[in-house]
Amino acid sequence: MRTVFEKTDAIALVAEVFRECGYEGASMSTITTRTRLSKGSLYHFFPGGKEQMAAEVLAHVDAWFAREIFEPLETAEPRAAIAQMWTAVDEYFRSGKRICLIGAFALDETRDRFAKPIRSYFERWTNALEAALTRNGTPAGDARQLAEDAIASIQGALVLARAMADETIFERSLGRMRLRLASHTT
Amino acid sequence: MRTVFEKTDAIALVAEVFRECGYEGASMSTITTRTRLSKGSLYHFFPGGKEQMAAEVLAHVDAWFAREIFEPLETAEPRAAIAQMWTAVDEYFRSGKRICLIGAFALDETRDRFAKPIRSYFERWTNALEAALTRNGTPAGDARQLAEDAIASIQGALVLARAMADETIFERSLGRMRLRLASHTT
DNA sequence: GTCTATATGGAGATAGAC
DNA sequence: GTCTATCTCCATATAGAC
Repeated sequence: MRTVFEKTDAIALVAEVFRECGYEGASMSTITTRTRLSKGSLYHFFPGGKEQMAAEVLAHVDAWFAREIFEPLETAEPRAAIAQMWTAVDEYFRSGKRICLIGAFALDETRDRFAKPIRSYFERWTNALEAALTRNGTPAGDARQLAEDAIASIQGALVLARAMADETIFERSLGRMRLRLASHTT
Repeated sequence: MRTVFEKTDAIALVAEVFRECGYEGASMSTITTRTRLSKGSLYHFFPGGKEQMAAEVLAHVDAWFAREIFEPLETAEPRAAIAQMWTAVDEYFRSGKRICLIGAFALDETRDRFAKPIRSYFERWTNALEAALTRNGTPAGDARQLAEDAIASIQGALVLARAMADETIFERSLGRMRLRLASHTT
């Protein structure tokens, strides 16, 4: 039974496997099952094997965030861009049921393999949020710290939500952070 | 060459391997190398193999936190206990160079294998911090949220610090959170 | 309680038919 | 571009000598 017809479709499915299992925990047979593609097909799409898959998955995730979050923060009207960020984050992580693959990769040795894309994802996000806050009137010193706090809060809330198996944690954490950002930008 | 003489010593070394590589990424041969124990010795200490090792490592980490952080928060004078928490956290995670093994396990499928200890670690920490804040005069509604925020901030800061390979992030994040807790407990 | 040697399965990866 | 068959290697785990 063929289910996936294009590489792009495969990437989205592979991304979910890496997200759920981690880089080391995601085996070729799991990926085979979940994509309904044979190893032959997978290696046709990704001659570099698992490492190439992960690299393309990271690029795919980064592209989504760039489009939905980073670019608005960098160029759009700051208040609207920040509101859009919270909407996009909530949608993307599905109330904490989904984790941040790039954050998870950062925690173990996988980070060394993909250091550059991992680093640039978080740096661009932090810089973009800082810039939006600054454009919106937040004092320069506060803006950097608030940006770091917001992104760390998101990552930490994902850990807690999964650890306690409680979705409400993510929602509540997001709500608080949203208010803190807003209260510093008036 | 024998280096490890007691199981306790082995557990601490094994913990570092899991911390650096994750559960799936930590192979028996890595563990063999790092503990300088042969597979025979390791299986003598841990007949249940890798899964038992991880379970004992989780218990070991939990015991450290219970002694240094949870029990003081639960029973000691709250202001001193909170101060002790920040000291212990900073020492334990070594400015973000070390990650939280229990938090990392929570992010992938490893969580399902060790759901109970992972959950109880974070629940006890959150409850203990909430209780200390309450005893110290923080309004009940705020205490819960501040406790969740503080623990999520720590976890998130560890992710960011590693992702950006920047130790200062962890220190700064800890400093901000410490101030936020203090400002709500006066 | 430590070790070496070994069993067995599944890992990532390749070849080549269709 | 998809598949099956196959390769090699390393994973976890065991047996049994010392």
